[in-house]
Amino acid sequence: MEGLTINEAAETTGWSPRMLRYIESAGLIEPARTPKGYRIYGPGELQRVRTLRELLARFDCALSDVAFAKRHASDPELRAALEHWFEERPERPEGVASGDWLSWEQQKHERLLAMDTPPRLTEPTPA
Amino acid sequence: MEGLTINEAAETTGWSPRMLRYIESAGLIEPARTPKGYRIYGPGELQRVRTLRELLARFDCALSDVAFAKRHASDPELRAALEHWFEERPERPEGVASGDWLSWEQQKHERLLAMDTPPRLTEPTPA
DNA sequence: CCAACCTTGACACGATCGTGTTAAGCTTTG
DNA sequence: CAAAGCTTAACACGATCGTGTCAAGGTTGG
Repeated sequence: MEGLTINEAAETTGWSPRMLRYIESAGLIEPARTPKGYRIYGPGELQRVRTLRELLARFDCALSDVAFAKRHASDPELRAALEHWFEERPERPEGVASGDWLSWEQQKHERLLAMDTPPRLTEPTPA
Repeated sequence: MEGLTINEAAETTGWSPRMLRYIESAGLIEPARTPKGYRIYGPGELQRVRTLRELLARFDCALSDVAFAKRHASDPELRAALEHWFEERPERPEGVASGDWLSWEQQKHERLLAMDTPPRLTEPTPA
């Protein structure tokens, strides 16, 4: 015996077997498998599952939030895009007159984020 | 006139007025207000709202995900806890015998994460 | 071989998300 | 002042999340 089966793991972690499978399907833990496909929870998985429970409770967040945080942690593109979006000052820098604010700070992202969006065909808004 | 009203902003951004308010309620943008409480969308807000749309589409994620990412970005405790949880090796380090794996790597988090959880009163599991 | 356990898949159901719509009440403006 | 626009609050409704339960079938072990 190399670890706990799913029902045993459920017992010691407080999650239901159903939930352990669900958590796995969310990509948060991948227990090893026996040759025939039975899940085997080692001490590492057990610990992760327990702390996951505390994480959710302590910060009152959803399982899907943690799943997204994982994406965020492992996808540099996503991280960069989000970071960039957040650090956008919502204030206007004083220097803009009431007239030309339509074009202020416009192109900065139109290249950064929309690089792969199709060139808008509708609404060319010609002079 | 210092900026666009909510309906005008909706027109130029593609969101519905309803959605602009919802996005605001999610804490993602806070347009300025007139003395009487009317929302005023400046160029910064408009840009943020547009790029938000592209963000969601490009990475196929939910609004609540971005809201959580904001929490993640501004709450160091949350960030630390998540980071720590992720970098947990799921593998066992070879050296553990089949017998004592019950206590291996156990206390590391029990102090780190559970510092403020009440001492379990139920199930003392006495010998 | 039979009971106990595992696996995947599905149905169910309350809670929350994302969104539209509508009502009741101010504000702005022609 | 009346029409048009804004604000908050609420109801509604499909979609997804989190969770339990149950069915049909493979595996394990006395």
